[in-house]
Amino acid sequence: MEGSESDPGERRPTMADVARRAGVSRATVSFVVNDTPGQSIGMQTRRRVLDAVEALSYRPNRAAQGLRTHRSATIGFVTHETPERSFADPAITGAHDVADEFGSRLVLVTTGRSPVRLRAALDDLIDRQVDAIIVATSGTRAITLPDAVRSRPTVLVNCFEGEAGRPSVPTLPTRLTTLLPDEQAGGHAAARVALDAGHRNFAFLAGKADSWATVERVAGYRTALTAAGVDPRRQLLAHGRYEIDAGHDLARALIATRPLPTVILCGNDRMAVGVLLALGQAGIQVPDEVSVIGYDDQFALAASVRPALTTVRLPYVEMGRAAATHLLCPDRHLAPTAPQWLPCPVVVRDSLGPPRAVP
Amino acid sequence: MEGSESDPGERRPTMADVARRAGVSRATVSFVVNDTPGQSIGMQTRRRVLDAVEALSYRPNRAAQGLRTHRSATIGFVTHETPERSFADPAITGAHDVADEFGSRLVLVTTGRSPVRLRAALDDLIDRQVDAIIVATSGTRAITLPDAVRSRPTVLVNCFEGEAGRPSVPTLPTRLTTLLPDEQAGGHAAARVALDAGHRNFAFLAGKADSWATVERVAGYRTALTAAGVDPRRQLLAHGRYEIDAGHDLARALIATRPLPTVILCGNDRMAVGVLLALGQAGIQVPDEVSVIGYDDQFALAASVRPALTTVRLPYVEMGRAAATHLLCPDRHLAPTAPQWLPCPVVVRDSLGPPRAVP
DNA sequence: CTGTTAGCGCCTTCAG
DNA sequence: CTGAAGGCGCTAACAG
Repeated sequence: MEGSESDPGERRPTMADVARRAGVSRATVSFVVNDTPGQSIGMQTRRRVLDAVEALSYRPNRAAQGLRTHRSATIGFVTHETPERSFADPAITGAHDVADEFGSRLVLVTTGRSPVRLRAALDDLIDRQVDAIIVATSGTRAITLPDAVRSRPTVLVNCFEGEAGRPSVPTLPTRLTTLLPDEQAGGHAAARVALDAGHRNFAFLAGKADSWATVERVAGYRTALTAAGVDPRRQLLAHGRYEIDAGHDLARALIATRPLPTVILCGNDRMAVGVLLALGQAGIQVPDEVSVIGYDDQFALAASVRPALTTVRLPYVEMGRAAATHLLCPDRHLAPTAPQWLPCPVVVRDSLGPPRAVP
Repeated sequence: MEGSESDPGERRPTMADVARRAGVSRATVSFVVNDTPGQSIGMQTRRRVLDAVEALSYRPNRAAQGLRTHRSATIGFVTHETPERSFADPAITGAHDVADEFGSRLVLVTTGRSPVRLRAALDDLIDRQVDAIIVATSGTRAITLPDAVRSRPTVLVNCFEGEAGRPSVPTLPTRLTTLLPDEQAGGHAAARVALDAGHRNFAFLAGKADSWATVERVAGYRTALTAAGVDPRRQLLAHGRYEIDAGHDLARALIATRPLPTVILCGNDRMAVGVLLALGQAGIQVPDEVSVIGYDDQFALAASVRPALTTVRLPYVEMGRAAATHLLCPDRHLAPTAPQWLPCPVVVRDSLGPPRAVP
């Protein structure tokens, strides 16, 4: 053993240092530092330990803790997405904030949608002893998970297992939870708010026809129209990429073949911005001549655009929070097998008005 | 019961297991698994070890490695930003990709711009033995770092130490590197490309007057104008938030007080979108009647808007990459003391045309 | 109620 | 070229 305090401040103080200074054993230090339940420590001993901790500014070494406890106060957050859209920002924010409250940290990985990289990422995260795993996608999508994931509690955010179509519901209890936005209800709500405003004349400039979200939203939209006595088959439905330019193109095509509908539903807010741009460039006033409804409630976009977009909110932050809460709250460890559907509430802003008086 | 079979059979194989199966010592396993330099292992022994690794699907435990080596193959990425803008997405993407190549992972934290939380975050990251730290902000800004950060190699992305104004240049060598976009050159370039197109009649709808980026960009813009014989004081300069609605408001005010300039420079792309919207709604064609120039080259916005924005690219992805490269590349560890300025190249698209013929 | 004693899984001198 | 031994810093079982 080397002469105790001869090191010139370089070495980080260890639990042994604290124990020595407080005149107790290392175990005792551990007990008071961690408030170990079932161990009552005398007031004076506790004081001495705490003072020593303070004096040395001792902080426990997480790697050593991890080695011992097999846990790491860490959640692996995997974004299974293309490089361009690499991270699911709002979901990360939600998960981060909850994790932070629990003293856990997020370790981030992106996979570029490659199954090989997904597998590698999960293996690596498990090597790092993450306590739990969140797998998220930007667009709702079916994914296939490597088996590695079964070794940790896992939440799927915005994606689901199962080849296509609807998520598969495992029959056996599992440590896998699925969190999905209720897009069908969202599509329904968007149509509903337009119907309520008096619209009977729709165009739906939807996203890519093969995207799960699109299919769901259109289904909900159709149901709402039908229920209101409006035949969805007589309304205009077109598809495009979920981007501004696609919305712009679609809107221009729509404008070219007047008469216009009284309301345009858009696949998402970016498409709606394209629509707004095209409408403006064609001299058509929103919402006086035609109303526009978006989808997503995208940050720094939907509320900020002029006129501000009436839209349907995708609860990404909430999904991130829910995922982390589920993983970190001890009383929630009874994993439900069926997917949990999160609501997509309508947000009413200026781009929706009553239909213009028919001439 | 620690160690007993509460875990149903699925104990992870350890190095000892591999050693036993291969009939060698643990050290030998370590040597071949890590290709330890200066240790030559016989071909047949190596084969036996590798086979055992394969057979048991052995993977080293990172926590144990970390305890032993005091490293963690991990970079702490701190976004010192408000909750809404919690993550610096493109910079994270850049840093992630480089880290991934080096087998390192990013641990993410946001601080909500609170110095207290920044301090806590850094302390925690150090407890977790991160090998290095990246501190990033969304808007370029001066920050004050807690001393804790001196214990690791650190890169500041988009922020700098020093009370205000220009970043302070430490006189002593330091482990702190600063990466900043050359906003002044960016502002210059934006003005320059407009001047080259023939414009002499400007409006600059800039961001908040107290933001560092704004000050820099305006300075560069002024220099370019002056150099071209255009008096910047006779051009219109207005300030607003870096959001779509602010651009919209500013543009409406501009339109109300004709005559219009021939080109409108915007504080960023979001403001430019607001300008585009306002112009469209006023029946003014871009770029035929007036040209618009953005800033940022924001993903899914600048290139996608119609007309597509001529803009100045903020090299956030590159800055993230540069930060991680600097931290991970052994041959780059000679930290420069002065900030490194990254170029902001002009991206020419449709929203810039020649000035309209003066009547 | 406190202290002693083993390891957690790995890396790294140091002998052989 | 290979194996034995010690310890990184901490926690959990078991005495005292």
